[in-house]
Order: sequence, then structure tokens, then C-alpha cells
Amino acid sequence: MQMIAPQRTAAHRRLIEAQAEIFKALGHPSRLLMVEELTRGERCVCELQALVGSDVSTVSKHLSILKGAGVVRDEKRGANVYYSLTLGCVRSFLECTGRHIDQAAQDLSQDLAGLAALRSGK
Amino acid sequence: MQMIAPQRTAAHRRLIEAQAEIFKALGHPSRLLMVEELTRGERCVCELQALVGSDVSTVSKHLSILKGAGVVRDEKRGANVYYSLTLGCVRSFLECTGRHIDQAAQDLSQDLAGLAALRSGK
DNA sequence: TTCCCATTTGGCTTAATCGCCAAATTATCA
DNA sequence: TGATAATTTGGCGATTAAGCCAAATGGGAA
Repeated sequence: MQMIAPQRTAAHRRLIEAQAEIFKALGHPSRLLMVEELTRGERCVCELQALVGSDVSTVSKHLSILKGAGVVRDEKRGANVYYSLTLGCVRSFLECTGRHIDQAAQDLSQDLAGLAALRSGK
Repeated sequence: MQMIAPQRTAAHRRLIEAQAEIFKALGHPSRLLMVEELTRGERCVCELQALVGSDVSTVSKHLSILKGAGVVRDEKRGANVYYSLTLGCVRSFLECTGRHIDQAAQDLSQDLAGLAALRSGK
């Protein structure tokens, strides 16, 4: 059986679009903050609102975007709606990007130090 | 040494914003397609343009967004500019989201089948 | 130098996103 | 049932993103 170049197929394009939707959903500070909180367990909307500090309606819309992308699920219990993470691997990816950003910051300050040394020293 | 709740600190907010920028950069079908291609090795702009099919200027702007987020790096060699992935863990996260989406699709068709059985059977 | 090729930048139009308010919805409790 | 609390939805103005064209930039070759 011959493997077809994946980027040429319509199915692959659909997959890429669904994956891009996941990234897009995570690509907002408030949403990412909520998702990070959800890596520690389920939370109701009111707890997440307290965390991000925006209007409740704004928070609710953010959550519906995350749900639409399949990143979280919601469950109504009593008067509250509890959200929880369905895409567990966000957690490890967040760890990796955190390390990546730290490294970039370190490299940057190293470069700046080198530049300063050049200026004054020689 | 006491651990402070991370979501309260300014440093944590900056980290979240930088991480959200990474997600936002990846949250576009053309950019994600290019990044996926780059998981297989470096590519020049012209190759990536052929892949996504948009105007070269559009592709170039997409690439500068990815570069700004720290996802890729560029290197000028001769007449061409070659882009390569700097955030290697995108690869495993893409695999995970791919499985996640497949699973969701399977669950959906299962639910539909169950619904159809209910309708006709009982 | 001059031409050409690959890439980037500026500018502009259209579309999508954000965040708030107000109103609708749904559940609990008295 | 009526009041209250939690959440979602509709809608609006303001900001930002996307994509194309045209023009600028920079390197290599003639």
C-alpha cells in the first residue's frame, strides 16, 4: 500500500483545520490561563471568572470557544456549570513552551551581555 | 522556600502571554501546514509557498508571525531564506491533537448510530 | 554595473475577534 | 410561586487579523 503525501488530501486539510482551531482557541491569554487552571482539576464558571477578572459573559464566551474546539467539556451540576480539560496533552506542551521561552530569554540576555562587553572592552 | 500561586504574579502573566502568542501563531491553517512541513526539515519560502498556495507576500507574513512567536528561525543562504522549526515539541502535540480529533469523530459517529438504533428499534 | 530572482514591506479593503451591557435562561430556595 | 443566583445569548462599537497588489530590498550572475 502506497502512502500518499498527506498535505495533498482533503482529509488532511480538514485535520489541519481542526488542529488549527485548537491552537486558535488556546491562543488567548484569558483562555490559556483558564486552561492552565483546569490542568489542576475541574472548575465552575464563577471560579474561572474570579481568576481572569473579566465580565462573566466574556468568560462564558471564551469557554464556549474552548468547548467548540474540543479542549474542554462542561457538566451542569446544580446551579453551577463545571468545566474540565479533555485535551490532557496541553499540559506537557505548556511545560515545553515554558522551558522554550525561558531559554529564549536567557539567550537574549546572554547576547546583550556579549554586546555590552564588546562595546566597553574592545 | 514558599511557592506563590503562579497566576497572581506579573511574571506568570507575561509567561502566559508569550505562550498564548505561540498558540495564536499556530492557530491558522496555512501556518500550521507550514509548521507541520517543517517538522520534516528546513524549507525555503518558495517551497512553503508552493505548499500553501497563497501569494508569496502572504506566506512571508505568516512566516514572520511564526518567527516572532519563536516557533521557527530563518537563515539566509544564497538567494533563498530557509526556515526551520525551533519549537520541536510541536510535533508530539500535533500527534496528540490528531489522535484526539480522530477519537472525537469516532465518538460522534457512535452516538449517531445509537440514536438511529433508538429511533428505528424501539 | 545591470538584470533577475527570492523575499520582505507598505498599504488598503474585508472579515473576524474582543469585551462590555442588557436581556434571556435555568436552577435553587424560601 | 416568587426571589435570587449562575450562566448563556444577542448585539454593538472598537480593535486586530487576513490576503492581495504594488513597490522596495538584497544577493547572484551576466
